[in-house]
Amino acid sequence: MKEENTQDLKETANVLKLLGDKTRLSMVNMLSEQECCVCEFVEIFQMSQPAISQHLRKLKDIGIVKEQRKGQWVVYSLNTESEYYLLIKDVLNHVPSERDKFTWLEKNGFRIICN
Amino acid sequence: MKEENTQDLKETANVLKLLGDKTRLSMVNMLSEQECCVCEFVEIFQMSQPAISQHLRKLKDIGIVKEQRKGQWVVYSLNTESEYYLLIKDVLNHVPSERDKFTWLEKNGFRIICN
DNA sequence: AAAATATATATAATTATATGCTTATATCTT
DNA sequence: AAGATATAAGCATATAATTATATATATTTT
Repeated sequence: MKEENTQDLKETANVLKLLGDKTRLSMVNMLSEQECCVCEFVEIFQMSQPAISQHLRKLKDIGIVKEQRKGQWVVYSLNTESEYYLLIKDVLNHVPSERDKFTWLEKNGFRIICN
Repeated sequence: MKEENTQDLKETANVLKLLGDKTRLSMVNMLSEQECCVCEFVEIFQMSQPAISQHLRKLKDIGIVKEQRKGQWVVYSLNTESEYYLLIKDVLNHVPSERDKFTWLEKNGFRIICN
């Protein structure tokens, strides 16, 4: 039945509020394709590193993404265990793919460093 | 393919920002069940009439809901023609039904006036 | 190996703007 | 004139960004 994957309304509103920022929505959309580290987001969004960190922190605090340190880098990925994962996947179905951002990173030599 | 129902990312973020408020998310959720007039929302959300009006205006401005005057009342409903309708339906699938709010309205005599 | 330096990320403080609500007032219909 | 709704103005809080600083890991130098 419908109720099965249902979440508390207030919490869902909070998730939607987080996704309701074009930078964060894009981050989550990218992470649904591939992991990504902070410095890569900085290049993509042309935004200060602290701004990126703060967006990621909000997404992490609510459990949407998780982080993993790899040497001096911190790699973020979608948390598929999140109670909001299904909601997020449904939302992302309505947003165009951003795979091209990763090819742009590679072309400009911003991707290599993280492997 | 996936891209068919895809929307511009920035616009989608705006829609999600609007849905990212518990009052508006609840309004849209209710409207997905039944039409509703302003005065009914006022009773449900225990909030001033202008506050309700302002929330509805935001939803109307972006085309998510539409209004229809019925005498001195203004009845709001989901705009099924909206380019965001499918997104909204998908989101609402993750939120519990609020049918009980309508039965509450009826029990307390707030529903009759609008028919 | 220890100390110094560089790189990546996080946090804190600050600021400008956006948001949501209230009260007051205007508009529209009966 | 009364009732329902909309708009305007004002205020308090939230949000997103910046700059400055702290922390953590990696690399270099001695």
